[in-house]
Amino acid sequence: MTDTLVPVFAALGDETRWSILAALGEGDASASALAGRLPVTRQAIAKHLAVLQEVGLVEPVRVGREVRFRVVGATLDATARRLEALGAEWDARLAAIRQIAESL
Amino acid sequence: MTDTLVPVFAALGDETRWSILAALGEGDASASALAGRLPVTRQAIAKHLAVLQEVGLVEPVRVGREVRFRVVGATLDATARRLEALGAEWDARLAAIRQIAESL
DNA sequence: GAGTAGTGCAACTCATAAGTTGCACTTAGG
DNA sequence: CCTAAGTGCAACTTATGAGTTGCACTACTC
Repeated sequence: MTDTLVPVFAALGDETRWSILAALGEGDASASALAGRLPVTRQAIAKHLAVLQEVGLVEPVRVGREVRFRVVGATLDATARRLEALGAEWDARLAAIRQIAESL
Repeated sequence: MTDTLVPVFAALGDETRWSILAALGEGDASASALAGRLPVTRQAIAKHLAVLQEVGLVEPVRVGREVRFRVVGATLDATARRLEALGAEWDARLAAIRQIAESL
């Protein structure tokens, strides 16, 4: 479960990829279109899109001869929920530890 | 707001740091103590702890001559909530875009 | 007060990721 | 058909991060 979670965080740990996600938030776009808005090359964007696609944060859609990408909101939601669950689990564990520590 | 979020994700995008967090979940520990449980050097762990501390996921506590670290569950919670909020915002935006697209 | 456990700092290697340039391939459109 | 827009692949440079070794410093402890 967690082994698929870490790469998602790694993907979200890059400013440029957030820029791409933000740009895609205003509508699906191709790598070439994104290259017009962002201060990086098309190929750099293509690599980032590959990374984002790998972890399921983005999805390719062929439209004619171009490949547009759309944000998969569900992946973001799922990641948030799993992180929240982990946080709750941690809180419980930490609370238990503190209780043990106090009883000493 | 978001500018402090990305480094947190970058910090969470490393397996070794998750190992450290998991180990710290069983009780506060020093870098030397962690080095006994994990297959990496104390200095490597110290660096990871510095990164985790930088983003507020971990907190140092001096106990005599050693420095123990404890997990800050609140940071994990806050990160989850912010990610969830972003996901919701995104869903709304994507829904709006789809509605516009359908009306064409 | 001497020894030792624990920490901190610095320099180094090594791997990987980000970004670039260049070229080949494909496919819509006049 | 033939041009051009869009994409894909490959090689390269560069920067950064993970990990190591070595040594110096601090502060408990006996």
